[in-house]
Amino acid sequence: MIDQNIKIAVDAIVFGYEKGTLYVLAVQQRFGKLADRWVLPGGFILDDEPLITAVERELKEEAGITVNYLEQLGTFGDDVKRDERFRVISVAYFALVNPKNFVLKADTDAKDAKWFPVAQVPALGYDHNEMVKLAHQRLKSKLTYQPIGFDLLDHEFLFSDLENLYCSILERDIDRRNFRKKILSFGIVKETDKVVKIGASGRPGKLFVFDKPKYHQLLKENFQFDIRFA
Amino acid sequence: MIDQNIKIAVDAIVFGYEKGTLYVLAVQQRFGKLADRWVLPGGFILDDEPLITAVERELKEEAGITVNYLEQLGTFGDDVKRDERFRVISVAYFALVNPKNFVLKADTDAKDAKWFPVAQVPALGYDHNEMVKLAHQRLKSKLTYQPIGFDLLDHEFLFSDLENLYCSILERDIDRRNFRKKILSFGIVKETDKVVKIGASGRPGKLFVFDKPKYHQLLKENFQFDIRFA
DNA sequence: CTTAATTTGTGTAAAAACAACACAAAATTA
DNA sequence: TAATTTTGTGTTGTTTTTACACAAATTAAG
Repeated sequence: MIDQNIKIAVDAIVFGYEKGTLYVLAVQQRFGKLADRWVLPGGFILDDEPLITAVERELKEEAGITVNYLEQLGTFGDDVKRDERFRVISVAYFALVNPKNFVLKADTDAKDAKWFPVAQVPALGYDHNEMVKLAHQRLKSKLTYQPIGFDLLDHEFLFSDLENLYCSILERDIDRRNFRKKILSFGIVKETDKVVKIGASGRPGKLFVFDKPKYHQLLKENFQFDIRFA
Repeated sequence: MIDQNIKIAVDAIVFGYEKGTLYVLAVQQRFGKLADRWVLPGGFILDDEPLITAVERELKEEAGITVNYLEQLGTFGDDVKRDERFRVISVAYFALVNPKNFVLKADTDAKDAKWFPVAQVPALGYDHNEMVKLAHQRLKSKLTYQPIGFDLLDHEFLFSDLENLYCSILERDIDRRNFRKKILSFGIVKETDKVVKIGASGRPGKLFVFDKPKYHQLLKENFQFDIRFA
């Protein structure tokens, strides 16, 4: 009766941000038809394993990382030629991580794991460049209506870090005063009393933290995070 | 090596709108464990068939309809118990249709096909109520930032039709003057010179059409459709 | 130790968008 | 011919957004 010869995989587009540059994680395949090729971390799911668990497992195995944010991006099913023996349908997940928190280590299946600046991602195997492109768009649009930027930063950050993150990912200029005013008006970013100088010179700045519980509380009261400015 | 016992299906959440009510399409299963149960239209995909083609085929087969709008909603993969013989992962699609354009007819696999008001969808088989819920949220939010409402209406419509559609789907009051002003300011809705009276009484209204080419042209110039008002 | 350079931090005013609101016109029904 | 229903239209006050510049705290260089 039902005679499908299709296998299911998951793949992850993991973004990391550091000093004004957005990176994507790729791994170098150790085995198979595409040995030595760079691809997104991912792999086949187990029969009794939830999709999201499969992604987390693969990220752990192939790169040694745990993500801050993870959501389903979409399913890419028409990659009929991925493997000669069967069609592969892949469920892609979109993830955010703070690269500082991890040392990449290629473990089981992967020969190597590496951060590529999004602007310089090489030709990946399968349809993975397409996934990266879609994920990149998702990141850009989501940044404007969900406070996910914090998942790319340190727990404590300078306001300028946040501002630069928005500037560089959205690729536009932001008015510092208006940006700060708007973010602070939401009340989901708290000022700590720590003051630090991070760069070489210049006036030291206060550290801020994202108040996640407050955000979730506001959500219940119909709060809408929204950053769209000139 | 890869020994998966999983099958892939697609399911569709098809919305239709008529006279202030939003409907979802369900079909009654003819065979299998859930014979006679209402479920979303859908089914297993063929080995060499793109996902979206599978959805279109199933909609044709099970209900005799062709949709106006179709996009991937998400993949529901943890429904391990759907079938006893294997796990089923289902890729759900979100679709819009104008119910007037079709007479529902249950063809191949389905015993019956029927529109249910979203507020009165019965307990469906599998995890289909969850899919409907997610699709409903998607419809509501998408209505505010993409001009998809037109896919639920006739080609030519009264302004009041459009307004009522927004009112009833978003479940809030809309100021007629502000709504009209805003929509017309986009320049994507053209007035025809036809005038009709549709209801029993009242002043006849002009018919309007959605100018899709104009919309796509504006998109290239960075236009942002956006309806968020009190 | 003084000056230049760098980065943080802050307020105001003009412009644009949004919200609130009421009545006349064209038709049907009683 | 009066009552009812539905379409169609502008203005004003309020809120939000944009544009914009200079002082304060530090480091680096002379």
